[in-house]
Amino acid sequence: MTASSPAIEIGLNAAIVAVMDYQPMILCIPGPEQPCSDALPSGPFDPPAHRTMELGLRGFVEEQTSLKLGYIEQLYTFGDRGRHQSPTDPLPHMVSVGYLALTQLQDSTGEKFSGGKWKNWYHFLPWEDWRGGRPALLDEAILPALTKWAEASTAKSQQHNLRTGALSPDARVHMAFGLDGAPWEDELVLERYELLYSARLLEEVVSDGHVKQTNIECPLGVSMMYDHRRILATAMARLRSKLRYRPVVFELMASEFTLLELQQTVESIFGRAVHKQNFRRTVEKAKLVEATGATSLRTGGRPAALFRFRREIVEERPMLGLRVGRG
Amino acid sequence: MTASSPAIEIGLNAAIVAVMDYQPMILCIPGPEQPCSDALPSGPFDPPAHRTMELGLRGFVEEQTSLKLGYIEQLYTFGDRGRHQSPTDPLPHMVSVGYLALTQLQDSTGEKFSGGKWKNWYHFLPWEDWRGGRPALLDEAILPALTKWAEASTAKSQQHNLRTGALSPDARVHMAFGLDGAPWEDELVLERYELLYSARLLEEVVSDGHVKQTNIECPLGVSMMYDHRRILATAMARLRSKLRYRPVVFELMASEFTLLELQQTVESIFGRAVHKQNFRRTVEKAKLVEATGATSLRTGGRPAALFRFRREIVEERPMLGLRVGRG
DNA sequence: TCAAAAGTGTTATCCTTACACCCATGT
DNA sequence: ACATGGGTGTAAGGATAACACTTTTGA
Repeated sequence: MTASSPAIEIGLNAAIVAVMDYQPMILCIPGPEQPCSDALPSGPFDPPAHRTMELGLRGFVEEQTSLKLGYIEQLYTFGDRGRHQSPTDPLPHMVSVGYLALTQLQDSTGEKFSGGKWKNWYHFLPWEDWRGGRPALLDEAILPALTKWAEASTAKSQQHNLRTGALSPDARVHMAFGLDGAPWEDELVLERYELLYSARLLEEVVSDGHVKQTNIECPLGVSMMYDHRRILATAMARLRSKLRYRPVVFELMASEFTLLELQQTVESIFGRAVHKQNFRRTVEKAKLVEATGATSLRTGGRPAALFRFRREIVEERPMLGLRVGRG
Repeated sequence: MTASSPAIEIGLNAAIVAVMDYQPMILCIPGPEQPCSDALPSGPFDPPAHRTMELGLRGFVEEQTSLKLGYIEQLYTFGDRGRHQSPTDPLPHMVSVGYLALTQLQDSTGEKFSGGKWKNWYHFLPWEDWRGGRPALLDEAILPALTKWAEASTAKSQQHNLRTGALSPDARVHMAFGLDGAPWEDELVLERYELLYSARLLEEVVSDGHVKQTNIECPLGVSMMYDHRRILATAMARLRSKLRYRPVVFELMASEFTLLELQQTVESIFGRAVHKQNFRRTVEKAKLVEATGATSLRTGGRPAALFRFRREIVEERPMLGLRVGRG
């Protein structure tokens, strides 16, 4: 039916998220050729052996990390993984399919359940964590360099963007980084990453183990193998947006939890503080949880009532999430 | 780095949407082997020739339909297109990447701009159109057969679903079709399609041109080639959900339009009526549009003020959509 | 006794929803 | 005159955001 195609390999990549000590953690394995760099668990899609891509992913994640995945969701398929390869690279073309997986870790004993290491995802994208206020990195390093690039880049391609509907680099920076009164939107993780990448402000490890030079001195976050940091950015964006309309936080929680634990988990994902009373009221009024009757002394202070997720809510109101307020 | 992989082809498929006479239309081309069946414009991803998958898609859509695409968005990658193939099928494994594209047609002269035919998307998924009230098809044909299947199917696999967190078929039907007081969620297009497919209530045209037998007499909507109806369902779901938080309707509108035209376009996408006054107020208060000063007599009745999209809003508030109210 | 965290109460404001009614054009 | 659609006003109810305050534990 179609002409003969070149050899294409499909790589499946998993951004596996768990929350430990109120930090969103991502499971990393050592990069294949460069031990100092992190990579996401990944492997090739092998159609005869794997009935679907998701089953293939589950398979080798269990192999590589001895971790059993629950919730899995496909993120995006990147056809230009080669953008990180050097032009002379003779490898077959690789298409990356990214997945988001959520899991709970019983205690802080996560290490022994996995063949990899759990790392705070804000190590890789530090400008996304606003829990301690606006990150200084933004005004000190990112925005000066980025706006300079955007202005130059916009000036160069001015006539092209007039009728295509595409935004200029300048406008995209304004939108993604909340300049000039526009709000900081926590869901625009990928847009911010892509802008920083386009501006060559990120160092990414290419396939032969070399590091691409960047335009600024201090590196912006820790880099990952291939396009894995881009997949991580996609995963963060998707998870932040999904929490707003589907009750998926509970995939990250133990079966019983206090409301503060739930709140801090949500805060860690969104990278910003939420209002305590309003959060509690929203959660309870939406009937997302029910009290178990027991209390917990884990957190210090007055004992907190323990709650569990009401799974029935998914049938009753599938599109119900955690209103967190966007601006 | 990895073991040798089998031959995989990547098929790029476009669900190209335009609105004509207040009907959401999808661009179809004749199926390759079976002229009576519709297919989406599609072609293989050819890495050396196409720098990215999106560029590849734009390329052969222009070839096949002589249509220039504006807004494009990747939807999902299906690894099991082969689920429609007969087991003895010797074709290489095909992975389908689905795309959503939005375009405007100047008048109703759309035919001559394209090499295909525009068809109302509710021809393929008729139970999704609630503009004329609840579709009779639901209670007459779909729900009796589907609930019967779900109950039987749930009974069979009862113990399996207890701790996996996955919903039972019965619960999934309740959620997706709004049973027992749960609301009908217009975004769950894909879930509904998948349930109908699992229950074998849909006929789909397999690769050799044969039609799979279904369990009921009257067919549920018109089928498409391969997994193209699944891609269409994905496109509908994504578009409905995206309209709620991004101003993408305007990709479907002419440069100037009346508020009623905008409203009817939105209604056609969501498949349901919206409240006139509240819609207008929302749109104007959000500053999504600005009056041009001119008026239109197109619609009959009192002349309507013409508006245009305020593109600046994307920079100011990127996450702003059309509150349409879910239940 | 103090710090830390749980939990309650109240208020002002905004947004949603709904209803009623008037205006300008073509037939 | 009347049908059709355009456009305005207003009031009720609910959701949201913000504030102050009390309660119960461990140290």
